[in-house]
Amino acid sequence: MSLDERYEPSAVEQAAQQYWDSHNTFTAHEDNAREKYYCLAMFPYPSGKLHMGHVRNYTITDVISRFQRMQGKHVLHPMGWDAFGLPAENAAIAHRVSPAQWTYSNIAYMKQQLQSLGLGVDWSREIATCKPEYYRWEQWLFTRLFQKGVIYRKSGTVNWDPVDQTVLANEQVIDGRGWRSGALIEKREIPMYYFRITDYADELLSSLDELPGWPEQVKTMQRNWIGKSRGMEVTFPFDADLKAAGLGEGLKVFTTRPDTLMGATYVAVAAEHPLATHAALNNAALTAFIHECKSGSVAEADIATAEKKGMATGLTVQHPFTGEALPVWVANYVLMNYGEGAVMAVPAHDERDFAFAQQYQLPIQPVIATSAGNTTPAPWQDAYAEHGTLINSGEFNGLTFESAFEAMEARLKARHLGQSRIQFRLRDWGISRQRFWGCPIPIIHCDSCGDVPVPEADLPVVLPEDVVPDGSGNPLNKLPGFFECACPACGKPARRETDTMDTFVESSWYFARYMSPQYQDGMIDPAAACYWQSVDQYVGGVEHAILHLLYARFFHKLMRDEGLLHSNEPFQRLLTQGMVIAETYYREATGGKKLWFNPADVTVERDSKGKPVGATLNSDGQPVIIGGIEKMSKSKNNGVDPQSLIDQYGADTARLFMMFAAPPEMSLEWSDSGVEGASRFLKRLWKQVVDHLAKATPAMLAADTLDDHQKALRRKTHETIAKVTDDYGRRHTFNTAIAAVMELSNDIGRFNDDSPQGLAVEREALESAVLLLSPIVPHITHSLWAALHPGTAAVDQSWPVLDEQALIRDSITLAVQINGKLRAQIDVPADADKAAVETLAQANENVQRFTAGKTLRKVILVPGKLINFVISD
RNA sequence: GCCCGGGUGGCGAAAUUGGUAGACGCAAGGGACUUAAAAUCCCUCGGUUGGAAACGACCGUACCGGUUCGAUUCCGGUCCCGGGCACCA
Repeated sequence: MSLDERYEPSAVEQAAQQYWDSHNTFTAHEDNAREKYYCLAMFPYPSGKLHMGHVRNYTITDVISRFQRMQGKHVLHPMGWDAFGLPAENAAIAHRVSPAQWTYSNIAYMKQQLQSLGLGVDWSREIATCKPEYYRWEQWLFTRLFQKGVIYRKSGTVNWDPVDQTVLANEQVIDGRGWRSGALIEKREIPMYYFRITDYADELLSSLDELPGWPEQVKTMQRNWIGKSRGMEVTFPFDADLKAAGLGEGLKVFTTRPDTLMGATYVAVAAEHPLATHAALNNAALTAFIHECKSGSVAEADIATAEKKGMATGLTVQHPFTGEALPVWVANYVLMNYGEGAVMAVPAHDERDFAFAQQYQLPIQPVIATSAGNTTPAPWQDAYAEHGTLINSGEFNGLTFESAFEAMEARLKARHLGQSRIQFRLRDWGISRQRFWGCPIPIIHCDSCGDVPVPEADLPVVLPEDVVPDGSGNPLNKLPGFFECACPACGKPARRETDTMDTFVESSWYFARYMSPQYQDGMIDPAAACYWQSVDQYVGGVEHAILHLLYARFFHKLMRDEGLLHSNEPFQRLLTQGMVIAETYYREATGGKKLWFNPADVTVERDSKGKPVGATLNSDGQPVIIGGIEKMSKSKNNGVDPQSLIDQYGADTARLFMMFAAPPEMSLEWSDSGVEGASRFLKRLWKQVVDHLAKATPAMLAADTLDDHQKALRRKTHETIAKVTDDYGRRHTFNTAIAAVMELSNDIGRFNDDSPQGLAVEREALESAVLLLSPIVPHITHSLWAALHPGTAAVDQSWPVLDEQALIRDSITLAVQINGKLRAQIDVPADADKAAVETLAQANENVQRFTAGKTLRKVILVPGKLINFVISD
């Protein structure tokens, strides 16, 4: 195939994509004869159009997939759609179109966009989670887990919008108000279904150690999230009147610091705690305070940053050892669904209790000798929370944390007032959503039989696709055709559950469905599960480091325990891609609502140093407010559309630029400049191949006949192969791989040797450059390779092989330091020993100047790098 | 508030295990080619400073301190920015 003089991306890209399509290049089959490699990108939510984060994510997995393919692996690289979710309902409300229609048309558009990127994806395995073929297996698994007791029902707290009469997501609560109604949000208790993820807490924690291919950072976040701690359950006995009121024997709390028990000066309970409810019966002020605590969102960040408030109940409980009466307070920082919904407060040794005690003049009793002293004066110091020797604790004085723990436990046990316990921060996973566009929960409520799972033969429970939500509650509640049914157990009229599942459920097992996406007889084809096992490399945004990855790990274990999968962990290696972030711009509309403007529609004014001083909207020239840099998102309207980039420069330039701009794990602040450079490089490479082909036919390369100049280029070629192979395979730093090939290309450009061996060396360098770049820019390299080797395809080539012989050098350049400061550079023979290097270095004029009249203390030689003379006066 | 990251030229970044800070690219300036422009090619490009030049000196990786012959890298502290916090995905 001959090469056009000019590089025309659109023609080149079309030709390459047609070749791959017509050869089914990326279709994956189970093939036990070959080693498999399952490479997976976190699948996209079909929000409307591709954003830069998608381009980054799928280019990374494509580069890894193509690299592994050239290494001889049998690669699975699938793609699909995380298709249920809130934005579809919002679009439905805004545009009066059904969520299904909106979602399917987005999928169609985005699929065509993804295909224009030239991804080596097996599209025959495409899935969409909103299709009954997919979610029927989710419902099937749900019914099995429900029967097994892994799923159960209890009450949970949600954000309630009293005006729209609807449950709101945390995202829809802004400054404590509903985003549409503006109404003050209330917390409300409703029944929900829960997965017993806490039953797997220990394994989710311990098997993190089996994942050396995961970033330490992510494992740390997961460990902290699961939050295993050993502590003490302590009961503070009630007085007779409380016992008489039927509230039990005492107030149960959990503490990780039982050694400070003698310093407890009050106890605090959540607003929803039965003791608070009891105390409020004849106390209007307390009733009002409890009501106030129930306003605002349920988000932990809101609760934790809210002003700490409390009110005394007038009740007391007894200290378990001293019998002292401790006041009971209601506090907004105590959470009902955390531990026992009550805490013992030790202001001397807990920062939050300390602040609370200061605010309400509660006593502070130090009971630990800390490095900050034996008192706890304001302001708070971190040292107050240290472990130390017990003081002011009667019989426990002098004990350490560990011995106090044991002594306290023995004494509590003897009085039946407590015992040690392992506590997890992790809570069971509530999956009920009062929303339409999600997978229906396959449960039927029968007055006689209770909660009955839908029998397998009646699955799937199909979500109607022609419904348009209006923003007031779940439309399924208004569809008798959906919820009216007969009890599968007794046949009496019953009501179908109308809540749908958290969309995290679909994304917790899609990686397994890709193994056999069309399989009709079960969730996964056993043969496929056997071959593909688990994902070798998973790639996705770091924002999913906790929730999605934890839920997927949990589901993998659930499915393993159902006999569906045969490994312990779903993702062997994990690459967390940094976010693509961009500046945000907004104006405040009446009522404080923010209107966000896209960076493409805004002009930024800068001062002489390049710092932004203001910004105006292009359409009206009026100023907008610069809102700070944030992750590209629909809600902040700061996404940059990659389509214009692809249209203008082609997919290869877009891919190259994305990979070159930063290493994958780093967040990438978007800027338009730099794209030009990527495009320029591809044009230059194209021209180098054109020019090379116009010259005479190269001779067979005879490596041992080369002159120094030829040897140097050949060495550069093989140094580049070594570097790029390591960058792709181990480091995943595609930016430095590209830089290395650019250096090689620069050397080729400077190499001017049209002798037969010169051309042979140049040919090897060019072929290597083309293959090394092919995972990143597969289209242009497809054309270039076809021109260099007519009748063959770059995608089917094996990875370039390193020739160690080509790397050998005769002499090397060493840095010469004096007291660690660079003073000279010398060339030494590659095989010179330390003494020879020292002699050569000391002969250097600069070295003599700096060492004259000084005493040489030490010589440090780092072979191949530097020699350092340590001197003194 | 809590947990996890990040901060290096005008800009994106590199320096992989403690060993030559700024590779590679963008922008900018100068030059060649051109009637001109675009494109392309060549040169300069962290700061201060000495020198006619060749070539040097000092400072410099957010800030303060420490360990080391040597620190962008390790340790302690501070500031700023980003992500997550269980109903955005």
